[in-house]
Amino acid sequence: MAAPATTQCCAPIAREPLSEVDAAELAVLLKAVADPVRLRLLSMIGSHAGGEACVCDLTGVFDLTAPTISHHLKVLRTAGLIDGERRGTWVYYRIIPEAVNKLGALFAPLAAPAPAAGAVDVALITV
Amino acid sequence: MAAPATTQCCAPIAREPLSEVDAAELAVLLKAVADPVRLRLLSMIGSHAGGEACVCDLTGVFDLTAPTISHHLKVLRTAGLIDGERRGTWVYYRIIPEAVNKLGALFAPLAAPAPAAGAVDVALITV
DNA sequence: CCACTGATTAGACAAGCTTCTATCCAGGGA
DNA sequence: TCCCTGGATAGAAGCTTGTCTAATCAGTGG
Repeated sequence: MAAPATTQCCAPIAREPLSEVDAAELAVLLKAVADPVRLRLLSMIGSHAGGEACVCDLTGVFDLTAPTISHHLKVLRTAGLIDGERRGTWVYYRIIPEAVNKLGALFAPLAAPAPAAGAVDVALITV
Repeated sequence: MAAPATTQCCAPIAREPLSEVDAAELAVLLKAVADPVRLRLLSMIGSHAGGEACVCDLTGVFDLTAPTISHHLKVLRTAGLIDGERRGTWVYYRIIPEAVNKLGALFAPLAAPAPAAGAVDVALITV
């Protein structure tokens, strides 16, 4: 954080070279979201009322079988982007904001200058 | 920009469901960066002095052959994340900031409240 | 004109990913 | 208890991706 802003692009990823291990860890996270279906699933879960969505709300939207949706949800969960919980007959998923923030911090034009609530620490990008 | 902050996660991806076409386009961009080698290439290009890097500076860093590096650079270029230019014997690549900003806008905790220079329009995420 | 260096293209192959069908586990109600 | 529904797991088929070797293109200099 020593060097002041230069004239080049200001996203963290373009400020200093990523280490080999950091790149590997971030790639795992990015691979999880680098799919149209999973991108929409993530988006639907996050924007659903209450911040959580039942699997039964998700399966009908796609032209895909239930096991396929289940597979994609597992990929997102394994990557640490969402978390699931069974309540009675149904299973509900919700976003884990910290994981999404890691990606935001990587590509953001600048670390969020927001004052307090939900401020993203630049240290996040070092995972 | 109308809706005020709600109580749920504030990243654009978690505010409203992504359309099928938007998800497909963003997935192309994300697939391009969802690889450890390409992530490091992007980072090295962006952080290099002058905002551009010669291919000859990149090939030596990895335990990969030149054609493989060339392949990864082509993937990044095809996705619109970098642009290359030949000057004499060497080829130089530089980051296209707008493309990186699209990703930042997707996952950022909030649209960059930065005043002028390089401000990211939320409209970018609708691509 | 020829040779040399930097970089890309072409083609091949192994590994991984997405999707399916078939099967199994967990809860709720008659 | 038995069955029915919501959801996950297992295994296989087909396509995509990452990497290599071999060959080609672009400039520079003798």
